[in-house]
Amino acid sequence: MQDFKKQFKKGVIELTILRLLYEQDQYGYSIIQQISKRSDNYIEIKDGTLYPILYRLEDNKFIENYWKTDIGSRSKPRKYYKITIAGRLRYEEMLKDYLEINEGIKKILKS
Amino acid sequence: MQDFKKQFKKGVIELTILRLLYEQDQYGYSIIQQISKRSDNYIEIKDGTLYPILYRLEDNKFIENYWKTDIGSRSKPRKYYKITIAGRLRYEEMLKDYLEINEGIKKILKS
DNA sequence: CAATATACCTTGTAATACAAAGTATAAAAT
DNA sequence: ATTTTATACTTTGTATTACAAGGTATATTG
Repeated sequence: MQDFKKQFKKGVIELTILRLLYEQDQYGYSIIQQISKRSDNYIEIKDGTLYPILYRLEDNKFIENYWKTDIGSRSKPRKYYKITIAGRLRYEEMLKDYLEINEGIKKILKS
Repeated sequence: MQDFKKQFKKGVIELTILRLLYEQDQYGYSIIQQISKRSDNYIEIKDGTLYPILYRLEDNKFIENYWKTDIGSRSKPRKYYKITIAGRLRYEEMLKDYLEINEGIKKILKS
C-alpha cells in the first residue's frame, strides 16, 4: 500500500527489458543499470524482479541466453541475453497496447 | 498471458476513478461509462473490477457514498460516491508517481 | 584485509484486474 | 405483452507481477 509506483510498473518492466535487448544483447545486471540510467532514475528495478522476468521471457522463447567472457581483466563469464524474432514481435505488440492505454489515460487526465 | 493491457492498467484505474470523482460526484456504473467515453474507448473496465476498488477506496476514507434518487422517470436510487479531502491528496500523490514512471518509460522508449 | 559492488539465483508475499457467477430493476425490441 | 438487453450493484476465486528477503560467489576499492 502507498507504493503506487510498484503498481504502475506492472507490465512496463517487461516492455523496457525487451526494448533494451531489441537494441543490443545484454547481461542481466546491465539491464538493471541501463533502466536506471536511461530513465534518469525514474525507474529502478530490483534484481529479484529482473531475473524471474528473464526466465519467463526465455521460457516463452522471446529471448535466449549465452555465456560470454568479456575481453579485459575480468575472468568470470556473464550471462548475455539476446532477443528472438518472436521477441521482437512481442515487443511491438506490447508497445502498441502500452501506447493505447497511455493515450487513454492522457485523455482522461486532461480536460 | 498475452493480455498486456490488463497489466498496464494496474494502478491507473484507481487513478482515473479518483480523477473523475475529483471533478464531480458519480455513481459506480457511471464511472465505467465515463472511463470508456473519455478515453475514446482505449480503456474499458469491468464492473467486477470497479466495485471492489470503490469499496477499498471507501475503507481507506478516500471516498464516501450516499444514495440518491435522481429526479425524473427512474425510481431506483443510485449509489453516489464523493471524494474526500484525503482522497484529493491521494490523487495528487498518485498522479505525481504516475507521471514520473511515465516520464521514465518515455525516455527509455525513445533514442 | 575488510568493505563494497558486481552478478546471479530462489521462495514467499501483497496488490490488483478480471472472470464468472449472482440479484434486481428499467428500457427497448419483437 | 413478452422477451431481450441495458442498467446498477455485489461477491468469490484466479492469474499475474514486482518486490522483500534471503542466498552464493567473484571482483574491485579503500
